[in-house]
Amino acid sequence: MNSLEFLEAGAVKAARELIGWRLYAEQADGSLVGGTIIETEAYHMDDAASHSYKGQTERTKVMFGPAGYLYVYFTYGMHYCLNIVTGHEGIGEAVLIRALELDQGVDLARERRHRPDNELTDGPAKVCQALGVNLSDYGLRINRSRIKLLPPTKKYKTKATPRIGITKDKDRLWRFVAC
DNA sequence: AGGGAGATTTTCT
DNA sequence: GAAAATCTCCCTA
Repeated sequence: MNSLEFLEAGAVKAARELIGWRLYAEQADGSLVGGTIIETEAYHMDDAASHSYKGQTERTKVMFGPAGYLYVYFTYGMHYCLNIVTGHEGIGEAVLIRALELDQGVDLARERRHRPDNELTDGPAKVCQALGVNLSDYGLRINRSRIKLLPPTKKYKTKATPRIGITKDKDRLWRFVAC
């Protein structure tokens, strides 16, 4: 816990605060791939767009646990997305990591993505592909596993907007981007 | 540069 | 059986 205590304040607050934090995935060879979080979205059990809305299931159970764990899900038949669980035990909530600014492991990210540098980590499934995150990372505890989260090195301004790719509860301004 | 369709399979109804 | 917290390709301007 310690420096990650701010995650307990809830998904919306945490989503805004997470802008500027640095997320890294340690690779099999010990190297890191990752960078600064520049786009997030909040999801909460009171919100119809959230996977936790209809109660706890096998897939979403980690969202209902304590903050600081990883919720990874598979979607659209081919993509993984990575979330950081927030709030307290019994409350289903998490923050989706939508985009990073890479500063470590760029070469490996290029090999995995086969795309121009500006398209390596500019979407939630792209982040997972670049960092090598998949269902085997489900439920990992941040900073006690291969997934690392480090504090910002400078202050970031954020802007709130509607979330992307959802059909329910579209009006909430729960997407945060660095600006 | 931007929009639309297709890919593909897990999850829950 | 339908929808899905997406991405990429291909098309038109």
